Amino acid sequence: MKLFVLLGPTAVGKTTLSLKVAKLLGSPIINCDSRQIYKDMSIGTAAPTKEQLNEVKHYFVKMLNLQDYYSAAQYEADILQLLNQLQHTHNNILLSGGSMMYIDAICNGIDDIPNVDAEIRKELKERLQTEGLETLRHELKLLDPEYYSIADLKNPKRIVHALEICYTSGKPYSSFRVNKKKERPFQIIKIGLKRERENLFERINTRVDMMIEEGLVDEAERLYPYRHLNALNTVGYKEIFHYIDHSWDLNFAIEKIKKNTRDYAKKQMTWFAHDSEIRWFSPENETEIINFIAEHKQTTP
RNA sequence: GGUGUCAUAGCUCAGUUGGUAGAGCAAAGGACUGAAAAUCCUUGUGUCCCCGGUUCGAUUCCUGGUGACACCA
Repeated sequence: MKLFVLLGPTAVGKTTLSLKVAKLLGSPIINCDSRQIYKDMSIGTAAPTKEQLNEVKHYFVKMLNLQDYYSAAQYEADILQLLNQLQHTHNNILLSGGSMMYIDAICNGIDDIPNVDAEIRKELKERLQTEGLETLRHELKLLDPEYYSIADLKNPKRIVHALEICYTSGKPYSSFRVNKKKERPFQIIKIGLKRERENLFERINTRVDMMIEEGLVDEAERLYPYRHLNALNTVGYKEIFHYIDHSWDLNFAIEKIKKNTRDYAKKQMTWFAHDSEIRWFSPENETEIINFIAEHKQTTP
């Protein structure tokens, strides 16, 4: 079995192309977008449309409830299990999306780190509020000097998570970070989509305007009661929430969505740039992609 | 045509009592191991509109020019 991974920055044109590639491969599409995986966020995440979902079988789209806890590690486990099933009926399978860490989890694996105890997570979150980062940082220095020496010390999430693991497991966080690439029982072929930056940014800007026309504000209004959930700490929603609670006017919120989406796209490109396994294509150049797929797809089981 | 105000970073503007300048926005670079569309870090040389004058020294003061805006004819 071969796994084709279609990746690239947001708004580059993955969804449209994924349908064609899936048909070529005789494969369903497994979503690799950390927000399209949730229900009720269709417009703001540019999720595949009903028609697109009917055209090709999709997995992991609009699957989770907003309040469901999820993680890259869980995604890794879920997808590996799914692939294990699908390999009996498919020679080629398509994974499509732009969530860097999720892609990484599938291709390289994530270290085996214990699940964080919910109580401990809650407690540390509160302690960050009341005692501040400096105290927690000091604590980490004592509990896990090795990680402390390489940690991003200004990043609360990193410090808190390391402590969570220390307290949950009773061992230093660094003892779990073996950083070993996991072997996969299938070959991985990464297809990256790339556009000129100016072109990509234009697409982002017009896509945001389209989302507004399609009713992003209404969608956000429906989700407003859930705004504190992680699923909704998402570009496109967090800005509209500021409009809904009157702290921003609509135009400002829209401009912010565009800006934050552009920043996100840049972040994705930075991440992907380090991956030498990616074979890059222009989405305009479909024949080249089609030829590449035809050349590389597995024909016999 | 006259009078006045303005001309500084891609944009909007501060500022320099004369010692060659800095904010916001935009933009750029980077990190990333169980919340990742998250979270965090870094980056400002620009003919200070142009010609000339005063001065040790002008983006700053003065003459003239050009352009924009406002008001008066």
